Amino acid sequence: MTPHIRIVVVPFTLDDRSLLVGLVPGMETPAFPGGPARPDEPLDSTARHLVRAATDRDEQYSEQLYTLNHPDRERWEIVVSYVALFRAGSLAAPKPPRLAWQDVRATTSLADVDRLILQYALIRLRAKLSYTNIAFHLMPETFTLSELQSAYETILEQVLDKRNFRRRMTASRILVQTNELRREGNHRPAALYRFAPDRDEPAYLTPPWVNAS
Amino acid sequence: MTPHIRIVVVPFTLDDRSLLVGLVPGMETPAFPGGPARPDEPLDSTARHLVRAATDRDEQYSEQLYTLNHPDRERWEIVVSYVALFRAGSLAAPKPPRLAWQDVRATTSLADVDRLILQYALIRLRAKLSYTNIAFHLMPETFTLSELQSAYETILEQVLDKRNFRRRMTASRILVQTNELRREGNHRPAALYRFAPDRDEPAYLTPPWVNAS
DNA sequence: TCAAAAGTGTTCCTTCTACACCCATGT
DNA sequence: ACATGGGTGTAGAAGGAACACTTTTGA
Repeated sequence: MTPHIRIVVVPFTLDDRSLLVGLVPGMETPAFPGGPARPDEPLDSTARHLVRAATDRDEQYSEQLYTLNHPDRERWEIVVSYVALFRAGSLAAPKPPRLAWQDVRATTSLADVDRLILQYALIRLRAKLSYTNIAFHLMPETFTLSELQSAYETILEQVLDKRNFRRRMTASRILVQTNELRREGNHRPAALYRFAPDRDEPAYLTPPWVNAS
Repeated sequence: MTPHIRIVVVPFTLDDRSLLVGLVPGMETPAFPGGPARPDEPLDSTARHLVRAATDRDEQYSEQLYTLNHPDRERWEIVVSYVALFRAGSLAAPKPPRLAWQDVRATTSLADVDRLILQYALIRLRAKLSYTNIAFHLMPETFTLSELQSAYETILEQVLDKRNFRRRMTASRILVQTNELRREGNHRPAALYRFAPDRDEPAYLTPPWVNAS
């Protein structure tokens, strides 16, 4: 019996106040995008290519989650799972075989393995919010502090204190303030910020190789 | 071309003031214990069995590290790496095909993949020391606080403040003091502690399934 | 002038850090 | 009595949590 290596990617993005996952509509049950590993390519690259093919957009960030054995349907499958993050906005590319994005709180009937992987992906995502800058990969190029706070609140499913949040963010020195303002609605305009790409997240619990073959 | 799934386990243990890794002596270069995945068994179990076979001892703890593609020697190999922790003491079981333990600071000529994996294993182990109780899996049943501190110092390769360390440990409520003392050497005997197995480490960044198939 | 979101400081409490001496024992 | 590691407290700094009002704008 020979194994099939299947790479599965859980695509996340934010929309308004929802955390969305991307699913391939599929036959019976929708499933996360994925495909076979290729002998000549690092798994991380294959994961990127697969998710790119499914979305027509470059993801901002991806990382490996976990690998599990999955003897399914007379077929020996090894599933290597990944998380991919996409910037908020500009999601839809409605050509037929593309992704359907849906709220994580209302994911309908996934296969067992996909549910497991989604569960773990959420744990990791939430945990990493607290000690990395991973949230920035879900934000558009420029954003207001309120939008950023809303992103944190959406993912963590809890409200945060405005002043403490802003202090924490500005203290971390990974924000740079552009000198544009966003004026919309009948209220004071908000300052726009950008992610300082140099001060990126620590290597904390991330492999040192980053795509060794 | 069909892939071969190889599970590789990095076995760690402590001895005196060294962090040791277990290597299979092997032909040209020594290598970490490992073997093929089995279709009918969760990868985590296979990893446990493999390391058990190589050491004749039960490991105290193991967790998956990372999976990488490794097209080597005309053979397509997917390497799923694990870390396993062994209690200090009672290492040697000198039957021929067993492990040779050596100091991590002086590991000789490993294969590229093994070096990579070892590097990452060390990063993970050190990181987890700070926010989990993983160190206890490297300790014998009962131990003194000085021994525990020495374990932390050995792994982190830095000295820690005695009073702060003891405060931190007792505050964490995962130590229970036995009412035995260890009397050795010409100095005051030390209190022996035991790990409180209930208050085990948080699920923090560890998959929720724990050995789903 | 009103509604709506942006923006801003202080106090308290907990946690981390640095640091030095006495205690119990064996020889 | 002395050498050896075991054991203990405190003060200052830093970081996190709680909390309410003023500002700027569009309608």
